Amino acid sequence: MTASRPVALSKSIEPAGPSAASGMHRSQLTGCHWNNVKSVLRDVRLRPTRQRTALAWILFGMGDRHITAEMLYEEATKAKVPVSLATVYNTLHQFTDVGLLRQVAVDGSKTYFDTNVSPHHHFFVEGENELLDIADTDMVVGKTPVAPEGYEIARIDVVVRLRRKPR
Amino acid sequence: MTASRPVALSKSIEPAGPSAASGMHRSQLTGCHWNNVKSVLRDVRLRPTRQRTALAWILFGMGDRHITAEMLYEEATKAKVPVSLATVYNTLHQFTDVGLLRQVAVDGSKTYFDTNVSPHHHFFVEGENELLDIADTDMVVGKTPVAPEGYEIARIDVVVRLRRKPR
DNA sequence: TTACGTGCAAATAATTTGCAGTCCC
DNA sequence: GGGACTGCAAATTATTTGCACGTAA
Repeated sequence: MTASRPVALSKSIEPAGPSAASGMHRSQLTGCHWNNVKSVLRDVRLRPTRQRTALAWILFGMGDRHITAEMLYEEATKAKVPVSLATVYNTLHQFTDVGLLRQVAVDGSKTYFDTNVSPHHHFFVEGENELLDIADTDMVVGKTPVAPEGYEIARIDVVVRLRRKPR
Repeated sequence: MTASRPVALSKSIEPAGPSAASGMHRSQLTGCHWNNVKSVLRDVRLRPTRQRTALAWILFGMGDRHITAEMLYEEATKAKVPVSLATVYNTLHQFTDVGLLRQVAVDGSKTYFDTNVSPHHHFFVEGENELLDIADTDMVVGKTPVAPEGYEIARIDVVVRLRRKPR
């Protein structure tokens, strides 16, 4: 369930996250619940603080997501999680450093973070700033180039730019 | 002759461009010389002003290039072409709009412009902020995904991220 | 307690914009 | 001459940083 139609992901998500840092309901988790969030954080050596835990919950609590710092900040705020934008940025980078997130480079000025860290590519809807996963079975890179002397390939990113069909 | 080894392109280029807007020497042009620059500009309905012509000369006067606004501004300045950074940005976007340039999305915060507008992909050297062309014969996208309902594929961009090989 | 986290505000960085003055056709 | 083009400075947008205070272990 990676590829889908271009819907505003951010809007389709009701911030049913944790109310503050204690409300431990579990609506539509992807297999991990509240306590797991904390243990995951401990596993990567990040202290499970109130905001970190809450942000992790929002990020990983419901399927794959593509999110910007600003979006995450708004969601956290709506979910009544007190957190500052600076902390959101810090947290996103910390999560990226430990491999929980992946930074996606599209062309906009904004940086997107993808909760799906397994190899896959993206659709990008121009104008709408909408990112969508492409199922890896739908996109196959046939021939890959040889890395220049002294370098090795770290990753291959494919962005399929979409445009709204005329008429 | 698109793919090559990671060399600092910007450094390997001696700003042998036009001294002011009159010096019409032609060192290593790619087929078009000073007068052609002007007619190309006219073709795309852009008035061949001093700075526009000079910037076009720098951009297209010597093979394929990957350049940022800042880089172009510095080159122009070094080449004694009086131009402001704002004008460089404007010009780059105007050129992109008429199809003379292509904007390349890598991950950095900076925007790169590619003078090679034909379909091809890129190597991106992390850390060095170095962009390199990949010959289209070296990179083949096997299977392309179907665009979601109501959308069509505008372009497919592939970025092969390189990392300096350890040891 | 005590180092690690967090919030806030100020600092950067890249890019855009408003507007008065300049230059091509 | 007149509208397109430029330059400069100020405004925006996205992100980072410095530092006093808060909090998990």
